[in-house]
Amino acid sequence: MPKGESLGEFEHLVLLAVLRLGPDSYGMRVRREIAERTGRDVTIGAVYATLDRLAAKGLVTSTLSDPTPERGGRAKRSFRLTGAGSEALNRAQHDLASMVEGLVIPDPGAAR
Amino acid sequence: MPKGESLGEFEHLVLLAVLRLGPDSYGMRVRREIAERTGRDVTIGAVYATLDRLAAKGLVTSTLSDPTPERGGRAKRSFRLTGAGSEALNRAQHDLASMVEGLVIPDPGAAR
DNA sequence: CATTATTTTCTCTAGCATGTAGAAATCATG
DNA sequence: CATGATTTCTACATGCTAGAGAAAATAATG
Repeated sequence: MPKGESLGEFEHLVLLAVLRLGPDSYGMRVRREIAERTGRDVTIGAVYATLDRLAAKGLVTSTLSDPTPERGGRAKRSFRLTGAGSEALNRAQHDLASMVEGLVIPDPGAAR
Repeated sequence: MPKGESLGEFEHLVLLAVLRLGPDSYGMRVRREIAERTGRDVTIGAVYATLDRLAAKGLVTSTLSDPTPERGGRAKRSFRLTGAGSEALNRAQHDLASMVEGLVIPDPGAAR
């Protein structure tokens, strides 16, 4: 009966990044994390749009931190997973795991 | 650099269902499989719309089978994963696994 | 046998949610 | 003032959802 209950695929990745990065999760950092781990060419606009939507759904909260003393070190907006965020993540992981359970995804490179 | 390369979240589930069901994968059956495994209330329209999109992207092919001799046993349109479909699945699984690797998703039910 | 019911499956369409892209604005330091 | 890191805005493309309705088969009935 999922109405607004289920995560989009990019939302899923972003939420995982926020969880992983902990206190160090802010837009640019999230972008880099996903780019490095998945090899995708993630645009910053996509990340913020998604973070905003997650915040609107109550799956993350954001707080403005103090500027850091480096070149271009302006204040960062850092994000944190909420309880509802964990729940959403758990559901998403569970749903996928249920569907994958016991499956072997064929390697299209192997002899057919 | 994923342009049309990445799977939506429901596309991911549907593709997994098609792989799992093999020769027995057609609309209603796919719907039931996802509903039972994930507990979601999947509508049939969503399934067909998604299967059509996957077909348009070349990730599945469809063939019309013969009617079966049961009440309401009209011809089914059955779907099959293509090589590109396997690749897409592998990518999706890999991307998620990379993001999840070593992570423990907190249980929001536990004492906070 | 002809007609109507029922069952299973598939098709269509419209509206909302998510994802993508790039340019511009902020706020810090050199 | 120049430069660097970050965030904001905005418009459009793609994916998701819902529900009603059309087909194609067998079953039931008079």
